[in-house]
Amino acid sequence: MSQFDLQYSAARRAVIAKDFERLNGMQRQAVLKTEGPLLLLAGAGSGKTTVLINRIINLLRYGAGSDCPAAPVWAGEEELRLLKSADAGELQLSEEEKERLCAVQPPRPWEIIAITFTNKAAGELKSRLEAACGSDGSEIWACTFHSACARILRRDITRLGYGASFAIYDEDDKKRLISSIIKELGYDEKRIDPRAVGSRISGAKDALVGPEEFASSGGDYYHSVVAQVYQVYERRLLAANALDFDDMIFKTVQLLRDFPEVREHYQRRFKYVLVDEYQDTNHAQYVLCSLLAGGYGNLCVVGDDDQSIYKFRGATIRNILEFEESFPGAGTIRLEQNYRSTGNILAVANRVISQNLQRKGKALWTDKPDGEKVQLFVGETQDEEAYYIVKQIYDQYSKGEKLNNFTVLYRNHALSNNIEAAFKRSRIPYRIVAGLRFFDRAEVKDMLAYLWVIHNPADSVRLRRVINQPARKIGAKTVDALADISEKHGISMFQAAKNAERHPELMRNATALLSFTELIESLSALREQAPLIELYELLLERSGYLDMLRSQNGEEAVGKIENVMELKSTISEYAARAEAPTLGGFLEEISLLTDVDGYDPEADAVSMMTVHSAKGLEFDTVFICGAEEGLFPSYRSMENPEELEEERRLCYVAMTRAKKSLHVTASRRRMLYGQTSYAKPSRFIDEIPMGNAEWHCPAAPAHKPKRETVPASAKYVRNVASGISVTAEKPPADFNFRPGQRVRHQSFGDGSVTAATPMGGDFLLEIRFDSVGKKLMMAKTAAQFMNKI
DNA sequence: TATCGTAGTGTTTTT
DNA sequence: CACTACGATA
Repeated sequence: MSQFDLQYSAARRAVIAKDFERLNGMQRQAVLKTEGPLLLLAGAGSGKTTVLINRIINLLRYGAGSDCPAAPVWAGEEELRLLKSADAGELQLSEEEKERLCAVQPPRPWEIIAITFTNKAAGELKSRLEAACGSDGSEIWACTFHSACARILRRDITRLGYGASFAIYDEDDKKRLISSIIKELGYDEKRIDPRAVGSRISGAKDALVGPEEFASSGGDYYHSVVAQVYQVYERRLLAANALDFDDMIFKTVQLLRDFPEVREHYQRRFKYVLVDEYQDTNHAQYVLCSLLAGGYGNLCVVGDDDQSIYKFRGATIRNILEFEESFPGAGTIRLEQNYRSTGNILAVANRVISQNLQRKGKALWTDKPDGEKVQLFVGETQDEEAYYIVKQIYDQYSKGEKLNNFTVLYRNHALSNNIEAAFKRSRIPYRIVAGLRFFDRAEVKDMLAYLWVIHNPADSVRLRRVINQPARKIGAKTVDALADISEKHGISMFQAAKNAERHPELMRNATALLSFTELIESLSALREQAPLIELYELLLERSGYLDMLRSQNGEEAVGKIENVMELKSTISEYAARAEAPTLGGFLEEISLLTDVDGYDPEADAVSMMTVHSAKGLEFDTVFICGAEEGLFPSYRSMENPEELEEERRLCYVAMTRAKKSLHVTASRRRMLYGQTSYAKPSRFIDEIPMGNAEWHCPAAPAHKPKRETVPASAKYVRNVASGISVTAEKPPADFNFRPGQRVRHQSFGDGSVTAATPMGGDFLLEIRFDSVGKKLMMAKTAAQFMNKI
């Protein structure tokens, strides 16, 4: 008997069926064409996530089926009916017949993989699937490219000579490593920019070109320099047992391509492969998808060529444009009905994007009313522009509109400044998405680097970061000596430090080096027995890092302590959530984590972000500011028609974020980078059809809202997206600990508070525990694990 | 070895 | 303007 009858209650099935019925004809087709390659061209706001979810649910329930468009009878329905009757004894079936009927059985949840780009999208997919199909939902691989690769690599990467507990290097680690290699090879860092070299290497990896092939692919002097760096870079990564982000895809492809057992394992497993945001895939990701789907050939990709905005990161729109050639027999379904924006907004966006030549061509339509016209405004100065935005928001706000329905989008971060200033002056709560991320802060990175070294002492990049932080008298020349020895003897820098006494050049620092390696090793030994959180606390104390912060004064140091403590709550949150928490698991999770993941759409504030980070979001009212030649489109793209088309797509993405109201603003004069410059309004404004838009006359003097217009309690939050916000969720009622208070902690037992220092609306507590001694913790966090007694 | 001053630089950045 | 990265100093 088929699975799903046992697993799905009648009520749940009714809900699922109703969901399906709400879909339009095209969406239904997209859900039902389950077999073979399928390209789903899903325009902005066309409900593609809903389609993806319905598709998976449909698969789980009915499996492979007819391609019948808008079929009222779902695939497998007939087979199911027969099986049911047989089960009820109404019908006699031979074993053979039963088998044939059962062959139409749906795939198991773990035979489906849905790949996205962001953690946020993956998380959303996962939770919606779980809501719809319970435990089945959680067995589906709904993950990002990188987390899928991490899973595959952990299992089999030893075949490529790496250890299973490899580290993941972020952009910063990568840059450090490349800089040090450039220096080592004797090149002038001013002439050879590490970032440029890094992106050339990225490009090679995206194209699945290894160091040797890259070197032999010839070229000019610069190419040969990059080739040299690339070779050493690869060697260093291997020695440190580390992968960068590009490697995660590259190595997975290698694994699948070069090892038939591995390939077959996954090709047998994944009967259905779904890929979201396909327009943003690069060549390596394309190959990865085709390898994963290579068994059954059921590859469904969803994307919108008009929203491809990551070409500069290696994404190639060709993956979409040439999908039908790459996968013969592929079907294409267009989802062109837009459920998000009003008629005017859509008309404007359509017209602008229609100027692009490189596109599949598709016209979004809506049955929504035209709504208000798109508002255009050009101020004399940036302040005028900012106050236009402020006034618009203020007017709506006083009519009862909520602030989180507004967003201000700009092409680059530098533009946020004057808008931010205007919001501050007008007391409008705002938040800036992105900027400096929590995990990018120096002190947080330091602590993470320590954890990485504890996890994997061979990790030389992280080792360099912390070996003299706090100062341990291990200066640059000692570190260089370590690097030399490690290179010469083929051992890690950590090993070299351990053997300090054997190397004359290290003799003078042997004591310092040994005490460092002992610190790491003692902590590493501890990680087997002690909970993660305890390991972290010991690290804070024993490394002397916390003491170093404490000895500094000023607000900056307080903030640093807070951040280091915040990382602690991140760890405890992980430990509480994970089934089997490990140091490696934690590190992997956060290295694949980014800032937009922390974006909270509920908070009542106007959000501000770059157009890039707005992808996938929607708002009632959108302001696109800085619409000037040289800014948007950016001056760097203006000579190159292809790059200009990418700018236009960016503009399209920005416009299609708006549901009800869209404003495009510019300024004739602008103070940027300390200089005043003049620019014409963007060509994208010229491309807007005036039948759907109107100019806003800047004649009236800029209006300043009164001070008391917005609740005084509203806070200005910069960098709200500061990683995982666990503590913000539930500050416990009672965190008001005083010195002398007896407390009982979940893991440290009983103790007394010896000091409580106020710190940013919280307290830094010093507690002397009866059994484990003195600990420092932030009160709000601690209160979750601790009671007064 | 740490700190201070200055010279240089300045799209976008899912992981 | 604001930030970083490096070199000259104590």
